Amino acid sequence: MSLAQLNPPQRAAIRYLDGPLLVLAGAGSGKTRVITQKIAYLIREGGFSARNIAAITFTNKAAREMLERVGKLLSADELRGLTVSTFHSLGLMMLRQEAQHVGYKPRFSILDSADATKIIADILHTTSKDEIRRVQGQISRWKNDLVAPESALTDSRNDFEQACARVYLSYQDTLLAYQAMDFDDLIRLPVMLFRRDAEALARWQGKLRYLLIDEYQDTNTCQYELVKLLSGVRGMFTAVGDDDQSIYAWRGANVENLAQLRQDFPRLHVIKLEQNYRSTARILRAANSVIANNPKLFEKQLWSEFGLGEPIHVVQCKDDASEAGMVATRLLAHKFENRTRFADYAVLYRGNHQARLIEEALREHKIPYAISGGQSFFDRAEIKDVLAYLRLLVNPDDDPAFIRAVTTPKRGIGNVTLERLGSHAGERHVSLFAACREVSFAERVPAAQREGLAEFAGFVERMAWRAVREPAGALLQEMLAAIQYEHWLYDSEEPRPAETKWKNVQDLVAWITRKAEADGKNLIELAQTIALITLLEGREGEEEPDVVRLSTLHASKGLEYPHVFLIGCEEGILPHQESIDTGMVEEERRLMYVGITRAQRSLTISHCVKRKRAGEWVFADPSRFIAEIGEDDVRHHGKPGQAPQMTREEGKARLAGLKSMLAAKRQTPPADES
DNA sequence: GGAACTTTCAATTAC
DNA sequence: TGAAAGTTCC
Repeated sequence: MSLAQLNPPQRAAIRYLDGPLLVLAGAGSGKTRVITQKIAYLIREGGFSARNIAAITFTNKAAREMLERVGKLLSADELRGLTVSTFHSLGLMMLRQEAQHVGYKPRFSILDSADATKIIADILHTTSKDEIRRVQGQISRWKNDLVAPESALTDSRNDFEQACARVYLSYQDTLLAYQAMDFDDLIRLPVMLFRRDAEALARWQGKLRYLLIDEYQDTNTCQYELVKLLSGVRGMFTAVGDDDQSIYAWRGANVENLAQLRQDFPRLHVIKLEQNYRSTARILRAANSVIANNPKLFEKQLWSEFGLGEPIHVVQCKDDASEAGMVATRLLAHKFENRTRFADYAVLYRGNHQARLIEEALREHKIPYAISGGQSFFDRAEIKDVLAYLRLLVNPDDDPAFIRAVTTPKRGIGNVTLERLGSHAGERHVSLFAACREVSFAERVPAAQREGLAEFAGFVERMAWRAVREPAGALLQEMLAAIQYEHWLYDSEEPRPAETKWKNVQDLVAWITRKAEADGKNLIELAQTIALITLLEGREGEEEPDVVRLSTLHASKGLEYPHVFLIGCEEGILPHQESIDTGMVEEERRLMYVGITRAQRSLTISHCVKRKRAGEWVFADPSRFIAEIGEDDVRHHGKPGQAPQMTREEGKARLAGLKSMLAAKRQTPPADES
């Protein structure tokens, strides 16, 4: 390995080991390269052992990519013991060993946000999605700011916070009773532990002697606190970040953490990476021009040695369906003219639901594609069903998993029995699983249900026993056969969805089998990490298939593509309406900036005059961000002469008329027929 | 208890 | 427009 191909600031960042280092790295300035090369440098020149180094990223995808790239620089021997993971996986790794010190048994569960939502809905006794969402958001914010439930209650400033704090208290009680943690806890609990237990802190400071933190601008208070605690007074870390790419404020990320580093570590050394190795000058100019509308935290000037390149294409479409068609046809034409591969293209959008129409259009034109970033695989009902069984094997006290597993497939246990079980469990302060083992409960239910529950409990116990002794893959297959899951799918579904569902389950089984063999882990150990995996990993060493990438803007951060379509650039979508209403347009602008800077050679931005939303036509103006790109750098397509203004105004008027008509109808008493 | 039917309501972004 | 929750009936 040589550092010769790197530019001077990159080299300096890699070699700097005298103390805390902040690398301000603009988009496409080679920051991943710096991190991976620095890991190699630490091991080969810095006298560090791989087991004492941790590189922390924000997504599993980024972690995987980083590990792969380090793998090309170092031998397997040199790599042994290296930690490359997300904050959450790192927290999980620590909690596995320290569980008893934070009040959990080693076999705790991890709840996904849907489970957490259900718990909060139960506590609130409400079905209003909006209310649940706001409360859940507030609790998460408190957790990320390291505010305990008790302090939240005493410090609450209004009725809403007061109410949330009460829910927070009850929510934490519930989690503890389930022996479950939510995602926020995976980082919060280690921090709380390290704050009060010097011995535990020393253990982990000794283990993780050098930290590298990617996407530092996206850390929240809690994550930063973990970094501070682990790096201690020595401050041996490299943080890499770009304030212009901070797009996670909504989940507690704090850009000020970048500036805060200077306060907390006076010895902090700062290096800027300003040369872009990714995009044409035109794309860079457009990006700089947009982001110039935001106030600056750190001054930096991104530049590139590449040529000007083609202008940014802006396409106006009449609606969202024709936008999808436009993407497909333009993509095909471009591919034909430039002899590119499908994998050279990406379609980026604000919200996951926007992928749907694109998918349809791509399928129609026989364009292969893959949706990345979506944890959608693990959101599927059939996958959650199987995972509920696995969670139950790990932790029988996991009530949400118990309820899902015991009712899927149907085995004669319905709401009435579950309610009785629930109230019994509540009285006795035990989990549902424990409750159905109690004689005093068995006396209260009919024989059929009693036997059904007993059989189920016995099944789970037998499987849990075998799970630590037998190969994971075969056992999982046997388990699915025992509950006749495939049969149940075909019984309760139309054949076609049942088939795809069963295929998904088989994909999961195949993945677990492969992972179990590769890492020498049993089913219990695998089940404990699976909640954190957002994407099924491809087989290692296998090359990327030639497909168009579909991704949300958030999930695209850190990635690059030769040709990018940025769709749905409309007021209300990008920037999102909620962000406009709450004055958070700057973060939306950074999101736009991230989108633009993903492109290497060409960028096509599209917006629709109207689009269908919840079955109704909605009209929208082009995003303000489009106007923020210099007019010299833009070429407009579509029908500019067709006076879209008229169409839109007409539409708006028609819509307004329709709405008032409907409103009038609703207010009229229905009885009046004469 | 559970399938089949009817009604309601909702779509930022992610570990 | 579609998924999820509520309701009815066997």
